[in-house]
Amino acid sequence: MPNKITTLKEIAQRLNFSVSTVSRALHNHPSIGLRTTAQVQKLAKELNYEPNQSALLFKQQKTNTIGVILPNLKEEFFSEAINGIEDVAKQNKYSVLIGQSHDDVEQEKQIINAMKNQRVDGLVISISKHTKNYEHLIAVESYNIPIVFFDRVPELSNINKVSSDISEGTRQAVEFLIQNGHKRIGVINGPAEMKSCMERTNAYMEALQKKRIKIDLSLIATTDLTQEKTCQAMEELLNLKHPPTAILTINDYVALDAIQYARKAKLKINKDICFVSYANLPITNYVEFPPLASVEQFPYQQAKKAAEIVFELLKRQKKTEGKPMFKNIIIEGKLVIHKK
Amino acid sequence: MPNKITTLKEIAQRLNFSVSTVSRALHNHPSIGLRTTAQVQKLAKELNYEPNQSALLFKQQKTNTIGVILPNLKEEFFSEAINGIEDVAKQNKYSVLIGQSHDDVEQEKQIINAMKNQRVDGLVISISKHTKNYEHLIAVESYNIPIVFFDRVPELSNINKVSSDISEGTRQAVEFLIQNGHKRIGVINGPAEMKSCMERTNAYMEALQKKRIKIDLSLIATTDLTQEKTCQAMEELLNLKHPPTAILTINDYVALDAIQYARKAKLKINKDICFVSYANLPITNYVEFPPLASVEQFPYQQAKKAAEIVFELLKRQKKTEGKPMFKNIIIEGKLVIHKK
DNA sequence: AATGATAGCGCAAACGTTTGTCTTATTTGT
DNA sequence: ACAAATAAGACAAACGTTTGCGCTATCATT
Repeated sequence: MPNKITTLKEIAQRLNFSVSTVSRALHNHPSIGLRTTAQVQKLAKELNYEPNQSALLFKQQKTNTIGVILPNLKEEFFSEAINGIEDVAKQNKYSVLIGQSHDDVEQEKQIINAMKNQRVDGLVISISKHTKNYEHLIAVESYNIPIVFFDRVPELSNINKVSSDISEGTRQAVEFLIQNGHKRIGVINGPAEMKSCMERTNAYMEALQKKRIKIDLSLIATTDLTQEKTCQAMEELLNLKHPPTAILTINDYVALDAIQYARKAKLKINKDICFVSYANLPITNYVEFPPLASVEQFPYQQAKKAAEIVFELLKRQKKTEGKPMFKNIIIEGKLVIHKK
Repeated sequence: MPNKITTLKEIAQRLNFSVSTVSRALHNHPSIGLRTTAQVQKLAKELNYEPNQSALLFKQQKTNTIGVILPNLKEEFFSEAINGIEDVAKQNKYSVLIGQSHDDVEQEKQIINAMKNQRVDGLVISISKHTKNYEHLIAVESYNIPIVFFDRVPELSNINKVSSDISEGTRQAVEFLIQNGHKRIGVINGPAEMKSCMERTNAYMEALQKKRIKIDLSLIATTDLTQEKTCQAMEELLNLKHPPTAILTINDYVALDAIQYARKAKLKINKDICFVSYANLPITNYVEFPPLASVEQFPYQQAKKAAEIVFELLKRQKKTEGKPMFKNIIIEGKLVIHKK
């Protein structure tokens, strides 16, 4: 039963019309008679006609596909992001082609090249951790393929990007803790090179100053995200003369490690010591002592916005509007207090 | 700097050859002179020529793309599976188009239809939880698009599928627990409709019989995977006259819910009660009391095998070999004991 | 009755590539 | 020197669709 795929020609032959008439009839073109249109549409339905996408794409010189390149689908942040992109794509009747760089610059280059050859109409990218050189990225743009970065974005000004700013969320977190009576608030931050870590430290200090609480630099520890370093940071903090009663941790994984350490030190979570973290992974729903609150970074929204910008750029290039557009959208992280 | 994309025509015009000569030269066709070939290849390189994929695909009537439809990328099981498929696809110079059904039959139909219209060359599918009717799936095959199911597979014989059998893993799990001194082993299973749940129950009972342990049906509870039902199941089990000292849970999420419940009931995990679960998600590395062991179901291998079968089918259909092929690969789940 | 408008449809080109066939010029064999 | 063989490249068709243009018949207007 190898069902033959119906083409316009097939329909045209059966009804003794020309291919162009059939095509127009299917599009309800006014210059085709009603009877003809009806006939064509009826037969098309019977034969289950569907336009051959490759033919269409070929003719229109576009693929109706946007490419997405991100480090790793396994991180919930990114698989959630995909959903944002897919939703926008679906609205625009586009498909999404996904590539994972696995944080490897070489793979990233390969994927980008493959996507260029596939002629994706646009790209949404979260660059790999180690990408410092952006030439292979910019190269794509010169082929008229708009490219929008999200979350992990290059430090360039003449590009379109969507990223998050955790300053406001951090402020909210500190104020939340102060309102709950905490005066000594610790931080387990990541490496200072990361932009977000700078933001965290600065916002933390500003928030304290605003509330007239003296800043104690010994309350700021760092980790490289490994469990070992996190425990070390906890050790430092807990061994202080006046240890903190609350701690901000760079992300949920670190939070969980830290919480575990605190429990081993016989501290009662949410009583002797509280935790507030970043990212708000669903994983925290599954642990006994999740952080009190998280600064959410909205992967869905970030990615969605990035995809929307891609489509905006696509519409612009159709109109050949002259002036280039460089959007730099910042999505503010917000504190989400976990319901007990 | 709108870099124009190079075509064969462009090269032909510049060198004053015909398009066909250029095409052949690039393919090192013997009937093209060496000088000409060299000239063409040189210019092609300079102009950064890359064949227009859509034109190729259109001409060849194939897309070099396989579609993957699965319930949800957020589940690590599936994002891991994607990697298996991508690796095989990459080897065969294919792209992967991903669609998520979100366990919704309607969306599944839409995606399948879209992929058919996109003319994907083959499909790898893990069907949605609620898919009972397989017509929309089989329909695709009649368009000569090979389709291979994995993990969640229809109960049909004339299809290609890769799934896992957890019987052996379950047996191993039960024996492992018995060796560790457990005699009353409970089960929190999923809905009985699911094939894997049947397998679990049967293997569980067989393993007990083999070890001459009497089967007590009250030790088998069920959940619909929600936290609420899981807690209910735990309540039943713990309220038994002789409650279990170990419990098999259908998956890691359920395990974590169950463990949490047990802790609230003041039970010492791994002392008063042990847990063994299925799937072995990385999430369990981040909780204080993970299950003792998991039955691993190898998403990467399952998906990889499924993709390989797709390509085998594609090769067959090129040779128009007559007899159809129906592979039913079963990958055995294995017990993985978590290192403390 | 002659002219113009209009409705309804067909023709053909175009997108980029591959490939079977045809053409031309050169070389080979005798 | 002439036929035959070969080498090197051109021509054209095809894949399915859309779309500008052209054609014909019908109808309305004067």
